Amino acid sequence: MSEHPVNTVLLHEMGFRVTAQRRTVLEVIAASPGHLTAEQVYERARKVNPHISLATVYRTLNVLTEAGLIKQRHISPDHARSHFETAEAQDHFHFRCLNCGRVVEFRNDAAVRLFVDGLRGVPGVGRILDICTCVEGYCEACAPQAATR
Amino acid sequence: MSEHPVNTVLLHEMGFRVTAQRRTVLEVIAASPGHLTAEQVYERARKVNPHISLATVYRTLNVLTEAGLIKQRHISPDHARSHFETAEAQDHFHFRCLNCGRVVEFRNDAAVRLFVDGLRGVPGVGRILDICTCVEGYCEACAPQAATR
DNA sequence: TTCCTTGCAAAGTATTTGCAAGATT
DNA sequence: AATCTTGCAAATACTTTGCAAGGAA
Repeated sequence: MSEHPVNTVLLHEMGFRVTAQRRTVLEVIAASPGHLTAEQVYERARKVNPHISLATVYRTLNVLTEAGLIKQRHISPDHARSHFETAEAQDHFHFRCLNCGRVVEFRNDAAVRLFVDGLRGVPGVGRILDICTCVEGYCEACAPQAATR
Repeated sequence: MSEHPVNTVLLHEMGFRVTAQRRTVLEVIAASPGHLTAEQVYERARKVNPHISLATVYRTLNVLTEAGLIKQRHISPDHARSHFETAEAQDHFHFRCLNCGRVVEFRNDAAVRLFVDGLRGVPGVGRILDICTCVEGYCEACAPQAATR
């Protein structure tokens, strides 16, 4: 994992100190496709640096989010817990089946563009940084049974 | 508030028992424009029926959501806590300023339609029941300062 | 040397649950 | 009468925080 050089320059430029823990957390997220929960980041980070604590992971996730190096996501299956991914990750959305919990990822750049364009006309809206869309319903397998309910 | 007759028939038809507490919670939500947190529902409900408990409010919110009488929302300002509104409420979305916390509500039916249409082509997706979109960025007032950061 | 960051444990917030008593069908 | 609901308090899940020790600048 240490073969993945991560961008700590930005962190430094923003006045944050570059510590081993912060580097590790950033490495873990950069090396993982998709998104991780704080707990998952913690599990993977402690394999690299066993002395990292969960509290530090949480604090680091907040710092990295502030610095714009990672993005915090709220994915439909469980809104209670946050998920994190690199800021460079391409936008994707989640459809979740209310019956079986299955999650399908999808993209829809045209709709996003329409959303963003529409927002430009809304008074009070300045710069748009992130859009999070969660769709809920029934998957193909569950839709038939769900209809009876 | 009791002048608002609420639809308990659906509840009954689905095999749920119609209790004073459930009627109260439904009335509270139906009488409130916008969305309420569980805590807010609790506060308003106990003014009507002082013996209702917070646990019952939570259980009732889940029942009513299952029954399709209300909708659960996860709104950007605090994803940690759920918000509820009547199922009839028209879809609207939230833009939140990351700097000052200001929230702007907006609608974009065309974009939603495009989203839904796009989802029809995605394998695994059956019936779509709900879409929740949260947008984050900087409001007009905060955008200039934020640019320097 | 200054002051930011960490680890630990404790606290906080939102929500769920076990169980006995009570209400609905 | 049978079964679902409620209230209470305790439990759970995720995240934050106070404080003293440690580390980056």
